[in-house]
Amino acid sequence: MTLKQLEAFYWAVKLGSFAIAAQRLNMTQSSLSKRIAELEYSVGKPLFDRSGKKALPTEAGLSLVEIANKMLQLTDEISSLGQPEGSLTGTCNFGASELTALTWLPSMLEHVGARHPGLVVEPYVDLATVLERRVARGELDFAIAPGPGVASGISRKKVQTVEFWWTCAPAVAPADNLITLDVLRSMPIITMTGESGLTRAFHAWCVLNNLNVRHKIACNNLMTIIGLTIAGLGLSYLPAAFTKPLVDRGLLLPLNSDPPFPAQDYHFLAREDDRRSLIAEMRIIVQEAADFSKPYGQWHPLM
Amino acid sequence: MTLKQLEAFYWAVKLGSFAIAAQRLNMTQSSLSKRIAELEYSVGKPLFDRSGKKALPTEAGLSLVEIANKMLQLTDEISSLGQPEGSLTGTCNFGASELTALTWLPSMLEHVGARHPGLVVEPYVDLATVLERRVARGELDFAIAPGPGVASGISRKKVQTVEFWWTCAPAVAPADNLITLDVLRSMPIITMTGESGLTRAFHAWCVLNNLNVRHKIACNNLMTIIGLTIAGLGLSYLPAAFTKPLVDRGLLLPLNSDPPFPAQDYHFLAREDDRRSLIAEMRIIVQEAADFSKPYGQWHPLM
DNA sequence: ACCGCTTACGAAAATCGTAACTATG
DNA sequence: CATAGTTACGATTTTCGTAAGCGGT
Repeated sequence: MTLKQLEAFYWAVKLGSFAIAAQRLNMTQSSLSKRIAELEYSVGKPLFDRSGKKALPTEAGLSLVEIANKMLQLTDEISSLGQPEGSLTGTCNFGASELTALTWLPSMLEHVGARHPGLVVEPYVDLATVLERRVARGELDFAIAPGPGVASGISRKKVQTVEFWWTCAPAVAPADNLITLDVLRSMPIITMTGESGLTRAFHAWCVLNNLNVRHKIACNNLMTIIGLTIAGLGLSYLPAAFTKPLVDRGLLLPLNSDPPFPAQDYHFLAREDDRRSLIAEMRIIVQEAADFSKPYGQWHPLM
Repeated sequence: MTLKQLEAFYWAVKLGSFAIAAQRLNMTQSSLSKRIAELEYSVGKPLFDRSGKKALPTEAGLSLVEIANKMLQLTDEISSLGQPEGSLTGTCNFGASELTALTWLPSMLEHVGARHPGLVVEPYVDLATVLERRVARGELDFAIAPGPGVASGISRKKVQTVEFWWTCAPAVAPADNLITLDVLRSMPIITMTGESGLTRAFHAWCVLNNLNVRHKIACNNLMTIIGLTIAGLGLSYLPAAFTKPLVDRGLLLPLNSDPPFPAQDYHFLAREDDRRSLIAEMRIIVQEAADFSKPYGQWHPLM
């Protein structure tokens, strides 16, 4: 019996899937499967009921997962021994929206590195609904994403409000730089794909304005959308502070609309049942580091 | 960090020596040393102060040993999962005097195997003082040995009283089969070596009788002493019930002495600070199985 | 010089990933 | 037929013991 086996088993139960657990532990499903098989052999009893499609823990498995949990907590305690007081160790898997990643993520990681030198961080960038789902499943420890989200069992805390504006390339600007229903119907709209929190907000805005739009272009990458907008391929709603440099350089034109595109609240998402101090500490650091309006030092992806 | 490393480290601290810990874990000192070095690397701090001759645990080492202890308890808990309720698992290292080993040890191991099929037992046969020292050091979980012993920090519980008699070969029997001071001075005495509990008792008996004997023959093996006695090489004090078959066959002659050689109390020895349920359970089994007077089933080494 | 621990090194074993396989819904 | 997990197998890595090295008493 090894700690690796117990760790694999613990996550397999916690995440309810061998494949996802393997992903969480940076290994292949095959290896994880074998580790669990070894553990079952050494315990002498099957730990999973494999009759169905999903592997469900047996009674013995449920007893073991309690012990494995204690065991893994002790390993955390051990790795904290070599660290300054109150410092976290281990690995933190978290999610971030692209805007987060491109603005204050470096600042946040600097904070984390300074306070918790023993902590390994693995940021994962994706769209809000993906992040939310992965947090709900336990694949991510927490995430920062726009919108309150919909999943249950998730605790949310607002991090910051981000202003958005409608933009397009100056060459294709509508009359008076004003967005009307006609404009929205006549020009393609470039949005993120449906899994994005912004797109979710956009749909709400459309409903609010009795608008029935057909996106002409949907992309899962914010920087790409900015590029497409600059190229004059359509309208898009973009974070104001983040894209201001492009406006200043005359590459983008902010437009007026009535009502304006609503500001978006970005949230810190974590599982309600996750009481680890890691989560509490990270929430604090996020609060301190979060600033969507400033570039990180001299670096800005758009400058 | 692995469980093996933690186990090695735990025993190295507990036994105060790498070499002894390695022996306890059935591996070489070299491997144990490397395991501990790996553990130190993964913790990031030295766990032992190696400046002196003995490796003393550092402060970090002392913190870790607490956690390692909890961890190993949890592994015990896990291995009990696959076992019937109240059943012990793991390995039990214990000591037994030769007489114990040759009489009721098989019976005891039968009991252990029936009640605790998951327990690995490693009996170690040696003389009383050796057993006592190894119990005191923690190398053995417990031991069954004659005499109360002298070491401190050891809990003792009487198991059984064993009757002894003086014997010799019929051919060399003294007048009236009686042991007198003259006889003791004129005939060689065959005893176990000084580390035996019986020899310790013999010395006490000599002091009691104002006797100044010089052993002619001292051997560390009971069966050998019996053989030497039968060969007529001298007197010896032997366990009565155990050697009765030889008396019945006319190979040995019991002698009278005044005072008689005192009966010996055999004790269950364990460390006072060892509160494991293993010890309590083994003490019970020993009490039940202990019977120095009966052969094991059809088998008797002297029949 | 001995004792206690470490280092060097080669043989043996465990681990891991790719890919093929099996079973379930 | 797509998904979830297992098995086969070869390459790499790890582990372990023998034997030599090293420092302290």
